[in-house]
Amino acid sequence: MPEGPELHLASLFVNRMCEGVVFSGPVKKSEVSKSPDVSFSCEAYCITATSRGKEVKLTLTPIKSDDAKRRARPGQADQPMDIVFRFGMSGYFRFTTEDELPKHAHLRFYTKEKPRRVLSFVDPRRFGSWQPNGTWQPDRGPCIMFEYKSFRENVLSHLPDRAFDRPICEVLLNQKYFNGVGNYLRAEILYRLNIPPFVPARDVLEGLPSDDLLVSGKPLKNEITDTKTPVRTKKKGVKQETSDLLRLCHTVPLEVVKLGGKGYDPEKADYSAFQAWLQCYYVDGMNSIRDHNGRTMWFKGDPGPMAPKNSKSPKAKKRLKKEDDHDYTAKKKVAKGRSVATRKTPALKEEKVTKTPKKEKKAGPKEAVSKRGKAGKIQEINTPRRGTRSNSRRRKSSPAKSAAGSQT
DNA sequence: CGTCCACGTCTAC
DNA sequence: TAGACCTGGACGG
Repeated sequence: MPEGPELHLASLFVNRMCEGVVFSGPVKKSEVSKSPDVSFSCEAYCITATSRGKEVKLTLTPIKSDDAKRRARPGQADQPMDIVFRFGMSGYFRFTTEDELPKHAHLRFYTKEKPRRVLSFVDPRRFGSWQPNGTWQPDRGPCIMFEYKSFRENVLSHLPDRAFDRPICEVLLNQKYFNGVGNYLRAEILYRLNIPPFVPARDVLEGLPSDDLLVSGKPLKNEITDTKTPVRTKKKGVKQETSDLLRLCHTVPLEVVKLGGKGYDPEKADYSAFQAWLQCYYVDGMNSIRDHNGRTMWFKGDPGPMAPKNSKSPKAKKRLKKEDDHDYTAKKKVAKGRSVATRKTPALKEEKVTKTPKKEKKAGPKEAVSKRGKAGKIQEINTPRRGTRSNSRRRKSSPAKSAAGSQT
């Protein structure tokens, strides 16, 4: 769940659930967490949240009472404390009763009332982290959703940076410039403009105006919202004044915030809405290959000139999946089924690269014990394959629907 | 039961 | 440019 939209929804969730709620006592950390202890304890305090890109900041504010000011006891906070969170791959907040504490609740804030309730930072994989007395990470750029103007200027004023030598799909994950974009957003954003993912980033960014009028108000013509003109765009040399890449880095995530899944609350999250929203990521029929950092890039059509020449699309076999988790809005993927080509790559699959001299490296001997990092490689270039009835299975909840078709 | 995969950083060779 | 860091769900056998 955690890309910019989910982090923002998490902050809205905290503000909504904790409004008017009084917390008390120490902040508790789980035994297994390696993040810092939060030495904050107070008889009465409230909690508010804000987000910026892929970070959420909680502010614990002591509630002053005549009693408290009178004798400031040691160990009792009287000053506010900020805690900045990063969610890793699986972080989220929950607000439950004490006896319904979720598994993997690594940082907990208890309410003052009797049957206590608990605001928890839950993170099964523990890739997330927090910093007491923290500030927004200095190397991260402006938020793509709520600091659009400076985000845009930051990118366009640094195009000479070698970082932009890389393929656009990889640069989109660089948080120094695209704070809030994650793996599903980069796929959805590039798909909307039909930009091949492995094209040099600078090539697609240079020439864009540093000032987007959208900021000042009226959205000009937006491809999707335009009711009259069909989506064409491609074809015809009509350059058309549709949204450019940087604007989509702002508007696409805001669409997810708008879906908001019922304002959050993992319990009743409605994934089908998010799934129906996805047009490319994990959608059956789309192509996927691993980028230079081993992350799966989903796209349609041509991968572009800088596509990794050897690596391929991840494991042909298991695609499917389900949709997993909770998430504030919703998340996950899997769209409707359709097996595209049907051809499933017969042999191949498991074996490794037949030749490929250089690399063999480990593996050779005993093989890699447990973890095996990268997996097999297989060569062969992109192009689908995996299809196989993807969704065919998808048991579990969600059957359905998916809704109304349409999409797109 | 074992393998593969996951919405993300970090840091070490 | 590779691992490391983790848990758990979907699948395959």
